[in-house]
Amino acid sequence: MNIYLCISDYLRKTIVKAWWRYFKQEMIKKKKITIQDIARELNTTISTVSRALRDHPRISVETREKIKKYALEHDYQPDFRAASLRQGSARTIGVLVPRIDIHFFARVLRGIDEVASENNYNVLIIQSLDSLSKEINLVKSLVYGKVDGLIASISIETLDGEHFKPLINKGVPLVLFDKVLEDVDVTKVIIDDHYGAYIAVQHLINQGCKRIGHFGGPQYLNIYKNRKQGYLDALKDAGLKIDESLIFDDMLVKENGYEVMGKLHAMKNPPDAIFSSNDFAVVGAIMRAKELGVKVPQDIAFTGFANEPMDEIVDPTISSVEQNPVKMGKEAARLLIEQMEDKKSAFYPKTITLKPSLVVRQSSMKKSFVIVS
Amino acid sequence: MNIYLCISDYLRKTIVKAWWRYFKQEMIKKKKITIQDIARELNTTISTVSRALRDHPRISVETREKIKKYALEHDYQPDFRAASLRQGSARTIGVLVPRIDIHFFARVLRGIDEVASENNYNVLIIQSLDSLSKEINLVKSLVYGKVDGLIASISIETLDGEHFKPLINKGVPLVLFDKVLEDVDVTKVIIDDHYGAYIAVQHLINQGCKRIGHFGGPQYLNIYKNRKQGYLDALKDAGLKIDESLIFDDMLVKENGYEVMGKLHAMKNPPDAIFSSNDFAVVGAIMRAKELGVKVPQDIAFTGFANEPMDEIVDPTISSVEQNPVKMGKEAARLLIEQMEDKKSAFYPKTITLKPSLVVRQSSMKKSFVIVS
DNA sequence: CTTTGAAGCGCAATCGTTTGTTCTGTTAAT
DNA sequence: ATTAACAGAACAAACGATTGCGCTTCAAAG
Repeated sequence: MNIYLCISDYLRKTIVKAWWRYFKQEMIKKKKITIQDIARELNTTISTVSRALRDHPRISVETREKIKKYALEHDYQPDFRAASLRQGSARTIGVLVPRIDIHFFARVLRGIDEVASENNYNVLIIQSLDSLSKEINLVKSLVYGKVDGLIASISIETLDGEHFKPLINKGVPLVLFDKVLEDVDVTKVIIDDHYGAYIAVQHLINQGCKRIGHFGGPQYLNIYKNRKQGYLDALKDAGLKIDESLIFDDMLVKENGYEVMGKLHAMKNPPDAIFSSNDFAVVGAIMRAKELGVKVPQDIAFTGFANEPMDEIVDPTISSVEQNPVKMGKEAARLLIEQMEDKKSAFYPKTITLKPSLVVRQSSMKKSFVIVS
Repeated sequence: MNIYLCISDYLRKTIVKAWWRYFKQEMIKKKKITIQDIARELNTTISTVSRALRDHPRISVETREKIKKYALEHDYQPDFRAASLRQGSARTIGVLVPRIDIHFFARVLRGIDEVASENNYNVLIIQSLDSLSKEINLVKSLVYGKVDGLIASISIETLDGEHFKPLINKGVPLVLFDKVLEDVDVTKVIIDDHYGAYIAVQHLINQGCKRIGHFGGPQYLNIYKNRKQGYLDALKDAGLKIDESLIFDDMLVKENGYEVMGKLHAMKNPPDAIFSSNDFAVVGAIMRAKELGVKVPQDIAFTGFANEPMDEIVDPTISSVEQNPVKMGKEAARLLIEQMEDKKSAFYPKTITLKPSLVVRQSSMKKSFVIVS
């Protein structure tokens, strides 16, 4: 019995020892390699290794090559945190958007990405999912190490810019785009919503429409307010009278359009065109129009806003205002980078306004062969 | 003249001095505040401050409160890099996707985001834009400091997983989803494409279709190969014979569907249904069908794959296979987190397969009131 | 009166880099 | 022969946090 125990004990110890040795080896193999490891292995110091890897001229070519070779063979990558902590810059720009699956934002991100890559910046994408509290938390956690600057489009819930104030005070470069806030004094990139709406309505007028209605968005958001104003001004300038009963706010989704189209059809004097501040309401309205036997664009023409991809997929295809989001992204990134690299000197916030353009499709083509843009 | 100069010189100096003082103050105000600043200001040490902010029990409540109050008032936020460098973990999971504006990926990201938030992880989103070289660079730069683990769907250009090998060797947790690689031995989350195709085709058969064609994708990608196989097996199991002339590969965009629909219509024995591996080709085909006076679904029924948002916007609405991307994201995040927190123990890669489901809409509803799912 | 213990806080090492400065040789100039 | 100049490499101090350990102080226990 005793002997058995001894053997078993001995075996156990041996096994444990062997396993431990194996485990340790595995761990060492799996451990991330640092410049210290390289220095130790090559009998030199970390400063030499660091300099060699960054092609410092004071390190001889042979030492450089030797170190680089070792680093390559062992898949060395510098630790981002350590480097950026020391250097004081992470070469990263953060982008905060409500949601990435909205086509507009995805394209803005493309623009940002392009300019950032050109300038050797990384892009960190964050979505607020249109929740203010999430936005606040993200803004807080993003800065202080993660990014050197922020490009943001505020969520639909956001009414003031209090949570941006600390950034501004701390001198973190900030650029707002699309939905912006009046009360934060930073660089902004916006599109001329008024102009976009104006040309869209002008186009409808040119197509011969006389009673033009409007699907608007929440009026506390500037973009929708401005679009509505553009609509009103276009009517006024054309000498058309404004009929309040043809104006509907908060028409953000398909269902709204579907429902209101029913109401319009029931009117004794229905509109012959609708300018909508977004494309989804148009889709719903057209759907209902088809059901009711109302012809688009013959009986009622539509022009939307945003130029969503579906606009050329649905039947009839939908005319819409193109916002040039890629350009917007590029512009925002360019301004942010300019601001980041100019940090020491005084920086004056500016506002860039981009002109949208009109894409004419079937939903508004009453007169064929007449193209307005 | 001399006097003038003197005065001007004096003035200049005074102004410069005042400006400099102001500038310095501004800079100090704008400087990011650190734990050391707090310690100095409150006559204590950084360790106490650090502990107080993290609610360490060994710090008295009053000290804690005092420090927290000061921190709050001065918008203190810990430097992410320093903290994570010291702690060895960034509590961040990286997500690499081909493109974020593809609805499927956007929804996967939603799932990931949700699980990550629940577990106090940040999410870092990166898109490869379907470029292999960009993917390789991103993978390299992401790891080593920025993220503790990676969830990735490879780009369409990616044929092997060489660039993932270093991560695996270094013990970085990795989960692949959607498009995966056979040659990398890691945890994977995929959907059962074969099953999805099978039930889609089965549904068409139940609707009374006898000659069912197929729009496929590039056959070197597993997802498309498997979908095609599911189609073939469903036909075989139903005793229907396979007609190679009804099978088209590389049908990824609208235009492909538009063109092929023309060919189909010109056949003397055209198909009465199409199972497509994606929804865009269906949209194009339906467009052409309308032009040719072919009725959908009466003359030809369609079932797509991916359940794109446009499926319920177009007319007729399109039946499609739903891949449950949100669930996929959640699963992937869950597995990754499990792997990250279990790092010390041995971890065995596993593959999770999710079952897709069929969403039946107008494009395949030959018999009304018969619902198959 | 000494010992024990715990509460409350400070000291200093550490994470992995970068980078200004210093040290050691070697060679050229005085 | 002495110095200056220089390349090449090492030393060491940051960057801003976290954290094991050690030092006080004071009260209760022995």
